Amino acid sequence: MAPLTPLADPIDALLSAHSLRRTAAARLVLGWLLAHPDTSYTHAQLQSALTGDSAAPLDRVTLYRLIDRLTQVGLLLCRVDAQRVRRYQAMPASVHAIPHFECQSCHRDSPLAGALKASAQDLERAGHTALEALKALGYQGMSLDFAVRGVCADCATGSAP
Amino acid sequence: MAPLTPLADPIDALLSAHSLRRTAAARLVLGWLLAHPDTSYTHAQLQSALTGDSAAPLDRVTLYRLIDRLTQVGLLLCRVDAQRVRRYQAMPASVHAIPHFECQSCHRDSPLAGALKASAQDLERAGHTALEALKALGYQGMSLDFAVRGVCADCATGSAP
DNA sequence: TAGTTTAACGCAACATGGTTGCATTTACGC
DNA sequence: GCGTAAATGCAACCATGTTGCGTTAAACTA
Repeated sequence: MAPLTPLADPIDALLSAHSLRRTAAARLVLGWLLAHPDTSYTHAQLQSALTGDSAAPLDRVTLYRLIDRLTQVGLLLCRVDAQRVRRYQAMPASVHAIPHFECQSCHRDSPLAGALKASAQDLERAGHTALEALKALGYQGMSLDFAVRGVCADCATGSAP
Repeated sequence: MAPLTPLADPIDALLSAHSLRRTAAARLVLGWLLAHPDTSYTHAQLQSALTGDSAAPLDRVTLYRLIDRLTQVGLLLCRVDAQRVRRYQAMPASVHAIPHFECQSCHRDSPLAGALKASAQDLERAGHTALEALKALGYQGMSLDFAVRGVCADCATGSAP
């Protein structure tokens, strides 16, 4: 049966919740990034990934402006990697406020879990203490970034180049 | 009295200790950055700062290659800021292995001290535990980055734009 | 100290990632 | 359906950084 409202699609819902028009490009990009939530992609990666299976080639500048918009409303997280290129990722619920690992090869990131969970919790606690103390000193607009960066075991063994 | 050896100058000593030639440009750049150890500078900032008081204008490309060399031998630390531009800084003894604050306005950074020292030490301990655990899992080439980023009290109040 | 070697320099041209201006199209509210 | 503002697509532009190559000058050797 046909959906009663166009917002039945969660992606469309997100777009209009942020006052963005539900265009083909927006659905495509946001859909792709939401389907790959743990990895960040560059503009170039997105363009080739999305034009690969689509007939409409998706203009360079349009894509730039689209990801800008999505980032501005908070749907995407934007970061700059060591090669000075911006990487975009569906905004994670919390991964980036808490200690996490970032693979410099596959650009996947993951919270410190398992045996590392205990130290991660320690980190989080200590981090927030520090942050509050700085706020009290007049510091502004702060964000915590606790990352362990390196090459994950998969990439290191070549099982996932 | 004249120095017995040209290496009497600590900057010259550093340069030749790393097999770099003691040229005017190298002395100038390394000297400047060593004199401002807590702040990072972009290529553009370095060029204007250094050509301001010098007669020799210091070629753009030469400066790029020089800071590359200095970074490669470990005399400088290089980072990419939120605007995607590289920032260079005299290699700190430890600041970047330990929890620190980075001001996004003046680009000065400082270890968490004073009232924050206790949480900083907790952070450091927890971070190293996590790092060791990941190493044991096959992760490679890792570095810890625990930074609180924001605008420092000086910049926030406009007393040091 | 002169001669030799090679790192460092300086210029021009190029590359990449990203931005701006503007005319055209299209999603959305009525 | 209709008007309007948002989004698109194209061309030109900009900033940061890189490459190639001939020239200069540190640093080593005799």
